[in-house]
This record gives sequence, structure tokens and C-alpha cells, in this order.
Amino acid sequence: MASKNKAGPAPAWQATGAATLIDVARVAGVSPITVSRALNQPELLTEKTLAKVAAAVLSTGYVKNMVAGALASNRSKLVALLLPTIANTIFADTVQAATDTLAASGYQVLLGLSGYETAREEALVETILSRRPDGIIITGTSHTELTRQRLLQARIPIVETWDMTPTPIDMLVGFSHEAVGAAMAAGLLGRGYRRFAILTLDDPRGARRNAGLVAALTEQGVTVVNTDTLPAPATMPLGREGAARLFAAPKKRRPDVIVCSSDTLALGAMTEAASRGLRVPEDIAIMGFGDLHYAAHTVPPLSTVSIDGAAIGRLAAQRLLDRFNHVAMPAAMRVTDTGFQLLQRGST
Amino acid sequence: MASKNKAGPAPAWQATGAATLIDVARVAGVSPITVSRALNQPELLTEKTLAKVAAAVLSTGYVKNMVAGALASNRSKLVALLLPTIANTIFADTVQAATDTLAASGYQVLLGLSGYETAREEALVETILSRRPDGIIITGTSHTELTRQRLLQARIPIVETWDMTPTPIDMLVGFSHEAVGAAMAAGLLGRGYRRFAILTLDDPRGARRNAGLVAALTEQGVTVVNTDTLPAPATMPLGREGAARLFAAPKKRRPDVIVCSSDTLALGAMTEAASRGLRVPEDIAIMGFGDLHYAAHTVPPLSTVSIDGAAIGRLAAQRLLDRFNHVAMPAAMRVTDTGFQLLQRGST
DNA sequence: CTGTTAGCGCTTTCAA
DNA sequence: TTGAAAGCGCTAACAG
Repeated sequence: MASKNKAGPAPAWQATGAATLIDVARVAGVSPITVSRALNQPELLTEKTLAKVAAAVLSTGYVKNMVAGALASNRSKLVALLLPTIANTIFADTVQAATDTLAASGYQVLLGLSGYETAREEALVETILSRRPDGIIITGTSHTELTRQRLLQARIPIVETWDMTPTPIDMLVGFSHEAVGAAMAAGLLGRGYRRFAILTLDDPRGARRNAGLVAALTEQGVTVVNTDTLPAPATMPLGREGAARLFAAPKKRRPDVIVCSSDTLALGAMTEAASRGLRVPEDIAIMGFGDLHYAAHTVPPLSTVSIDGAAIGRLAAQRLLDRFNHVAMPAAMRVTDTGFQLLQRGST
Repeated sequence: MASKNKAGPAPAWQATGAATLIDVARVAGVSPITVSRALNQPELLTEKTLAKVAAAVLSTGYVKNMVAGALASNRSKLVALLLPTIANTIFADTVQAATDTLAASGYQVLLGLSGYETAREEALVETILSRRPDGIIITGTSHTELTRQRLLQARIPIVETWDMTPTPIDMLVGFSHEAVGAAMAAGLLGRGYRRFAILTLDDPRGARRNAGLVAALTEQGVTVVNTDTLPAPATMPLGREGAARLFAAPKKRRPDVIVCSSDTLALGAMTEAASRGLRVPEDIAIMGFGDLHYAAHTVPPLSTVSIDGAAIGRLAAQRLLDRFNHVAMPAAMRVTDTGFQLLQRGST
């Protein structure tokens, strides 16, 4: 071994900036593969060897390079999380829970925000797949044919979320939006409302909730008197304007209840009602969706459908982890219905 | 070239599942590097060559492997985004804006949620750095010494956000929390309040806002009559309980205004006030922080400090992109104060 | 405008 | 329990 005294020149890794596994190996006096094992499967090595490596890691300031590791091992320890948007929405809890669950097992999250157009999702999926994630959590079940194909060809576990379908790509954690619509219909009909208006975003899942609502109403001989479809994203002013239009409609199209596709729109509608001196729910009832944390604290408290977003994130992540670890998964577990809760509060 | 007729066996890439650049090159009848160029620098190639490659990409179903690309080029096209949390918070807009801005330039976001403990941040930073991101956007300016060191050693552009300091690690986009506190003091003193209580989370930035508030009050000879520090995360029930304690305090510690470290806590405090028949702001004034989208729609509308989270995200991302593209950056631009707005609404 | 050569930093596979 | 050789899929650097 070359003498390495105080007078010697700075070692290579110090000059270059980034120490590699090889630098660590050299300093520790072992082979590179031993360093790799010390970091990834320490149980295979002697205490003594581990100590040598640990010291070398410290003295070199070595930081693992997972890019090289991923290429060599064909496992990236990366999970892609695809959502329409994260701003002002119900998905935040899902992201938090999924990230936490995955992090606990050493996986990191690659975030993809796809907007609400399937075309953008298509492009995003291609980019994301180029990172070779070990698994994917994707929002919704309606994707373009190309997206489905690519996802399938990637041959990695996929979890679709926040929706329900009999034909998932792979696994699924969510709930039925049609069922949500039907539950709203039942709850509101039960309270005596008969003149329904819908204030909705231009969003596929919202559309399916509306379809479920309309179907259940039709079954009872009740028809929707008015529908206003708004461009995403949901904002309160948007909800307020939409409600204003509904209130201004000719008398025979004026509702006694407004079903909104999100709490945010609903809160806007409540504001508009208040500004017109309309009492909620006596003059006009209002229902939201999402159970954002303020929903119970509006005046009157907002009726809404509560979704456990954190549970969805946690379960979706867990399904992936189980697959990674080759845990046996009965066919029934590939689809998990997390359900929802219809909360009738003061506004209906 | 070997004859490749209809009768021939399926090509290798079809058997293996994933086509590589080499497979594409073979099919296109060009060299691998030409395929690489066709994908990354098409302007260097002939229309004709591009067409051949495009056809081969299609027929092989090739999906770029950015893991290998990152290793070879030492550029990952990945930006790490580190936040305390994403659930129920003001950071959502920042994430959305940063992600959008970066995506437009072909960068993807690696999400890291660090919690509010610097120790967890430390571990997270190490993991994140092992992915060799091209840049980092990190929340806050108070990190452990080890974190700072590692960040510095990574020799990549760093943007700290949502805070202000004279000594950033590299670049900074944010605002001064001390200034926020001072502005709150000025605004509230101006409305005649003299008995201040603080309802705050155990969070470093909140603490600095409080410090700014207290300093400004002290200057005017006003002291804080009571402070209640709550464990993160902020929830409305937590705010409500905190407010209840403040209201139940002995008379001489009872406030005429409660300054909350977040809108969520403030909304809880308003609920507690209402439940006790206290009028806001006549009996008790309340101020929040964050300007969550419901703040203007509470009853009465919540006074708060508005932060443009989207601007922070967009600017932070832009600073990184400028660095990546070697855009000249005057020293002054390394620190950007995005400011804030004190909104006195009905609750004060 | 296109190709050749070499190698990024790690892990797999086999061998000792 | 440790090591040697080979190679993951791509791109930098240079050549033509």
C-alpha cells in the first residue's frame, strides 16, 4: 500500500468531489462488492469488516448512488404517484399517507401531476416510466388506451385509486362514484328535496357521481331541474357564480337543493345564498363532496361525502410493498373498496 | 443484413419485454448514438434518419431509460422538493407551481416530506441526495449543520423557500416571518387591541413570527398576556381546545385578540368563540396565517396573512432552471423576497 | 451528419 | 465470508 502520510496529496475522491464505492473500498482495504454488501446486506459480513467500511464511509463522506444501483440491479426503489392536481384538493392526505408508508420501507416518491386531461396523463406516464419506477399509484380508472398499454408493458405493479371498476389494470384501492351519487340521492330524497340542481366540475369522476345521482333520482321519478358544468379547478368564486346562475334561472328551473361536485364549490354556493338572504337549508339546501377539513365548520355545517384519503394512500402503498416483497395476494385483495360516508349536516 | 421475414422468430426485444436503445438502433439500421441523438438532440440529424429512428421506436415500443441516461451523463433531470408535510397545508400551491414549472422544461419532481423535525430532514436529505437530483428546493432555512454540509457537498443548485435569512445555503425565495409578526402587531395595535394571546404550533417559522410580533409589541409597551403552544399538525379541534384554555384563563390573562399561527387553528378558535356566545371581533378578535382558500368565507371573514405559495414555487423552480441553463444571475437575485399581505377582515 | 470507443458506479453471478 | 469479472443502458469525447 502506498504510504499515505500527512504530507501526501489529497486523495482523488476529495478532489473530484464525489466519492464512489471504489474510493470507499480502497480506504477500507476491501473490495467494492464488500462495501456494497456492507451497505445493503450487512448481515452477510463480519462485524469487523462492517466497522472498517463504516469508518471509510465516514472519512470519505460517501453518499450512495442509487442511480448506478438502480441501473445495475434493475430496481429503482422509486414509486410514481400520479394525480390530477395537488393544489387545494382532497388528494393531499393520500399523498401524505402514501409517501409515509413507502418511506418507511425505503421507497421514494416520484410525483406526477397530470391535470384533468387524459392526453396530458398519457405524456406524463411515458416520462414517468422512463425513470423505471418499481411501482405506480395512479388516480382514476379512465385512461387512454395507449396509457393502459404502456402501463401494462412496464410489467410493474400498478394501483389505481380514488375510483372503482370491475376491470382494473392491476390493483385498485378506491370507491364507487356511482354509489356516492346514489347515496346522495337517497339521503336528499329522504329529507324531502325534489328539485335538484347540479353544480359540477368538468371532471370524469364528478360526472360519474352525477350519473349515479341522476339514475337514482330517475328511479324515483324525480328529475334534475338544472345542471351547471364549470371548468376545473374548483374555486369558491366559481361556485358562487355557478350558484348565482342557478338562482337566477326561470322559476320552473329553480332548485330546492344544489348538489356540488366539491366542497369548495359548495362553500361558494353557500356564500352566494347568504348574499341573497336565502336561508340554508330552508330556502336552498346544499351538499358538497370531499369533506375538506373546514366542511364541519362552515355556517351552517356543510353536508358532504367523506372520503378517507389517507386510508387510500396507505393501502395503495401497502399493496405495492406487498408485491415488491412477493407477499401472496388473493385475487379479492387486488380490489379494495374503501367506501365513503354520507354526512348530512346543517346545510341539508 | 439477416433476412427478417414473416416466418422468423420474434425479435429479442419482444421476448425480453423491454427494448433498449441498441434494439432500436438495430431495427433502424443506425448506430446507438444516433438513436440517442434522435431522442435528445434531433436538430443534429437528417429528417431521413429521424424518420427511420422514429419508426423503429414505434415498432419496438421503446421507452427511454433515464436511469441509464442519468448515470452516463451525470444529469438526472430530477429536482427534489422537500417539505414538512403536504396534508392540509399551505404548501400545496407551492408544490403545484414548482412541479408545473419544472415539467415544462422536462424536469421531474422527487417528493420528500420531512415532518417538522430537523433530524428527520437530515435522514431524508441523505436519501434524496443518493438519487443525484440536479437541484433541490427545500422548505425553510434552519437545518442541522450536517444537512447544510451535505447539501453544500452535493454541489448542485439549492433553493431554500418559505423563509428569509441573510445567510442562505445558495438561493432563497421566501419572506420574513419576523416581518409578518411585526405587521400583525402594527395592524392589530392600530385597531386598538392591547391584550394579545398567541395560539401557536410548535414550528420554527411560527416561532419566528411570534418573536416578530412580541418584539413589535414590546416596543409599544404592550405585553402578551398568554401563549399556548400546540403540537403539530394543526387541526381545528386543536385550535378550538387551545382557544378554550385561553378563554378559561384567569381574568387578568384573558385576551382581546388571539393571534393564531395558522388559519386552521384560527378557525377552531372562532368555533370555540361562537360556542361560548362570544362575538368576533367585538368580544374577541382573531387572526390567522396562510390565507387558506376558505379564510375569506368564514363567518366573520378571517383576518390573516396571505402568502403567494404558487409564486414561491414558480420562482424557486425558475431559479433552478436558470442555473441549469447557466443563465447569468446577479448576486441580488439569489435572494427573492416574495413578501406577504396582511388582510384585516371581519374577524379583527 | 454519423460512428467508435470507453466508461458512468453499481450489482449480479460465479468462484474461492 | 469475501472477491473477480462482467455488464446494466446510456452518453461524452473524439474521429471521420
